Amino acid sequence: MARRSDSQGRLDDAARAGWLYYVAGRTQDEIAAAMGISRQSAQRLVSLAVAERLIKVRLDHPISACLELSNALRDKFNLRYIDVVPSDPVGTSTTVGIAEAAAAEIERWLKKPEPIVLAIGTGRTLKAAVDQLPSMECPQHRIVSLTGNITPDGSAAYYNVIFSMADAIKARHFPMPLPVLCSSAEERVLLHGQPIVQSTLTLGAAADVTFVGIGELGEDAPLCVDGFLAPDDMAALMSRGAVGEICGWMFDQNGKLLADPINDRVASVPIPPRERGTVIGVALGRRKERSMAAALRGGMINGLITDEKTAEHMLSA
Amino acid sequence: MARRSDSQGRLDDAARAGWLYYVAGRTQDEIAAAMGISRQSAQRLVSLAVAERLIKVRLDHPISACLELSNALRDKFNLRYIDVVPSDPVGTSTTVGIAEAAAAEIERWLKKPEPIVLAIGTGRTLKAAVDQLPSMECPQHRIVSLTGNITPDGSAAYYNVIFSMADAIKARHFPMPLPVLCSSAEERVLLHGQPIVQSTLTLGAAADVTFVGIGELGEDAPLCVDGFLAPDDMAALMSRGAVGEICGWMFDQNGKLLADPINDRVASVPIPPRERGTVIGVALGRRKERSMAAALRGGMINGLITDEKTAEHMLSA
DNA sequence: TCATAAAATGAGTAATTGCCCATGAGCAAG
DNA sequence: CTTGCTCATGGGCAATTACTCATTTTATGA
Repeated sequence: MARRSDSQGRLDDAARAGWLYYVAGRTQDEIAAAMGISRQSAQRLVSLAVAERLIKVRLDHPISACLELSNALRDKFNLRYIDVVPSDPVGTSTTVGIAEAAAAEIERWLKKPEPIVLAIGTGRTLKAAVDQLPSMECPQHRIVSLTGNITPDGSAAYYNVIFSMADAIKARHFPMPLPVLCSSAEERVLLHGQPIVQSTLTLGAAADVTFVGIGELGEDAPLCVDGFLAPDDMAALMSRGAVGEICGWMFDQNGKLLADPINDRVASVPIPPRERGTVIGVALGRRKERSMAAALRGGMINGLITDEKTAEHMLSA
Repeated sequence: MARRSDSQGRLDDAARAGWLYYVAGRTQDEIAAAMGISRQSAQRLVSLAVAERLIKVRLDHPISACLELSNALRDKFNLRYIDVVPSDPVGTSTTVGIAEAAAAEIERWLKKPEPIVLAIGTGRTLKAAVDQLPSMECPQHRIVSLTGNITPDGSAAYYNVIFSMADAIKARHFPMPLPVLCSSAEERVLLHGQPIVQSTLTLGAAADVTFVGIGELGEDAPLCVDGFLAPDDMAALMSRGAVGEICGWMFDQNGKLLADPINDRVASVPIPPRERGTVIGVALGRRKERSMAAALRGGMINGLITDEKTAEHMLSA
């Protein structure tokens, strides 16, 4: 088949090889013969196709164990949406599975013909999810970021979900050019008064569906690791009853927003109302169980994507 | 996880195994250990998941559609070679894409160490293709032109593919110093009796691979534009059932050579036999669709390089 | 309870794939 | 022109996967 010398052509070849391998079911030997390259090169192209995420695999079957957990969780927490994926037995990497599941659900929403507002938070899990999204043309939708992407040092190095998403999804997108935490309540008032931020706030309140990560608290929590909160402040916050956060909004063990000065400094868009829209939490893992259970209990989220193991803990909690 | 003996449970296990294999990327050994079964059983479950189409693989790349079209066309018309390149979205039928693809395929043949005979027709598309060829030293091969390059007024202004090719490719080349059409069948006999033409005819019949354009008929067809055929003659020819031409050889809508006096006047080398060699048509565009479909249907060509849009029409034709 | 057929199993083996490494082409800097 | 660097290539080999076949297990009905 046609070979082109530039790197674009290499990706094309990778796509061809990947297609022949995974979709057409050819062996790498056959692919090599068909493309006029060595078997090793064919293998490299197939690897490249996987590495470049050209090949998307998904499982289309409700595994009964997961299904049972799903139903139980839906009833217990009155959820609008629930997806439980099988646990990785080894379970070292934290986003395997739910990233694909979250991507599939995001895609399902984006495929709707009628215009929607999709809000999204940040975090490693959501980043992994949007990286799974295929290219789509969705001019009818609007995508809004709930959380700022500016770190305390002024850079934009946080998990930059909205921009990664914009790479794949052709839709109007509204970033949040603020830090996660302001220095004071007064500063927040000032920042939120900016016209650009105003429109994002308005849009966020009208979100039809929202995808958020669920953050745990502690010294190795994302908020500390990424420098938004000093370890001392974190400890103090936890002693005042905070157990988790969603987009920076701190909540207690009952899943209620913490009545604490820190929440007056959170620059994020308020979590969209659950009465009208679906707010889907995407998280898994032992460390997040406590905050996830609280968020579910208090109705901070009314949708959940998690794995089997975590789902079991949510049920027994 | 516990194994279930009913077939539903078996499918569940298959789904689980398939998920672990394709999504989580674990080996079948690991899956076997995790599920408490033998590795053979794990392999069977993975196979089952694929066979039952529980695992959906998708290629997220523009050329995926091209590959599907390629396979469908290959099956439908029993092709030895097929390459479908992405359509130029703006594209009002240029040679963008297929010229490069044709050049790449020509190059692939020329890179073979064992001697081959490569035959080539003429036309704007092929001209664009050979212009893409890099310099190569191929003393082992022979290149033969199937079609004359002399216009009715005696000049050599037609798309001069063989000489352009000879500029780039160092190989023995055999031009066809005749017009496309003779004035009569008797003249053809006379011209074909010349020793130089004889050797070209012999070589053409032995071509291993052939690249030809596919010409449409009509007032603005190349044959008219370049003055080989008067508009009146063209109209008469079409009324007698001609729908297209390859190297001047007229064929009907079934892709069979037209039983018509004009084909006795065609000075070109007969199209090399398809039983032994590969005859690749290189063409695209709405105006050529009818003649392309006929040529494919009748087996005048057993290879095709075209674009996505045209390929779709070939399938639905 | 037993006979029978169908399905599942695991050993063995062939085929396929993944990966390391030496090699050489291509290319930029000196 | 030489040197040094990068990177694609293909050989070789180990790991992994697919398949075959004899045997065992399971389901079913009399």
